[in-house]
Amino acid sequence: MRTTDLLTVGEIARRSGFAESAIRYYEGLGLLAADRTAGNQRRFERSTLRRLAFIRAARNVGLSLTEVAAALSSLPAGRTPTRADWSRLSRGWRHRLDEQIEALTALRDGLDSCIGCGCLSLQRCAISNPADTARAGGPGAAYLPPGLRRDDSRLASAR
Amino acid sequence: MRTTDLLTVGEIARRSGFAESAIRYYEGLGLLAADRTAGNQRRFERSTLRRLAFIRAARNVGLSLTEVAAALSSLPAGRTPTRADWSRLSRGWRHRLDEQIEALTALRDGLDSCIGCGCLSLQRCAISNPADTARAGGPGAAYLPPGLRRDDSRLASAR
DNA sequence: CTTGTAGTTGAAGCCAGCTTTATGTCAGGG
DNA sequence: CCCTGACATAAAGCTGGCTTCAACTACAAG
Repeated sequence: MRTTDLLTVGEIARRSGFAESAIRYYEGLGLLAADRTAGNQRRFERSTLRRLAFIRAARNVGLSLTEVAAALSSLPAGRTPTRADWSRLSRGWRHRLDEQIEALTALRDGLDSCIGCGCLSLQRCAISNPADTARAGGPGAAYLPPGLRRDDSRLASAR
Repeated sequence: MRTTDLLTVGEIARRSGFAESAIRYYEGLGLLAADRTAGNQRRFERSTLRRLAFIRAARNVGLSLTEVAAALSSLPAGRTPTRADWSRLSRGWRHRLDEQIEALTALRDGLDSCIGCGCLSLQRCAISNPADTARAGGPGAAYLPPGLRRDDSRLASAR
């Protein structure tokens, strides 16, 4: 019945490499759960560290915190997640990374074909207009995956 | 001596696909140059369209506006840039894309080796701690290129 | 009990890259 | 001359992901 295996926010921060402010921010978002002491201080379970490792990994792969939250909410309630649980969550990342790599490769190959000519035509160039739709209407096809896109629907929706 | 080959901000926006507000913003940043009419309205040269195509291409490759500005400032002053000029500017992008692809590929391969075990160890996992430096001190090596990085020096500098 | 370190909160700030808004001016057709 | 639509500006807002600040409280060591 030791309560000492609960970790303070400072310890969690130190061991996970996240800043304390980030830990508190994540708890506010519901990504982490914390007990409170009588004096209202956070106490985290040890498993929080693995959760944070998942969060960092997901962020490295390019997931937003919203996506991370969705993924975490699919973990089984009531019991500590197993390796198999974490493994299942990260399985989909492979596809995501494949897409990102494919998109970048296509962009690079387009660049190769463009470099000699210096055209950068708004209508024809594969680099300045990757989807090859001269913005005839609508946002056009997505060439880069979300997160790598610089010319995405947020911008196009401006009109 | 036609002044009609100067374009209004609306025409530039329509032909380039950028929003008017973006065009004005870019001019404010010095990325674009514009003459002014007696009534203070912007008038752009036709070559501005190519400049905007360059900007879009650069953004697609992942350059920040600051980098774009630096690139554009290396164009010859006083004459309209040639195809060779544009070509020269975009030549370095190849390397940049190669690096991004390499980083993502390494991340994916690390993921493959992790998926079975679900470890996500903060110390050992290639995905949650790509540089394999357990944050022993300093920001650690950059595994992802800037712009793809989620765990970069901006965050690390917080401590 | 005192002191120092670590914790608490809400609100505000920061970054990039624009967009939106408010208010006012210009230009051209009728 | 008037109306309309395109243009002008400055300032504020937005998104995401935090960090920083100010003012205050908790807890453990001595």
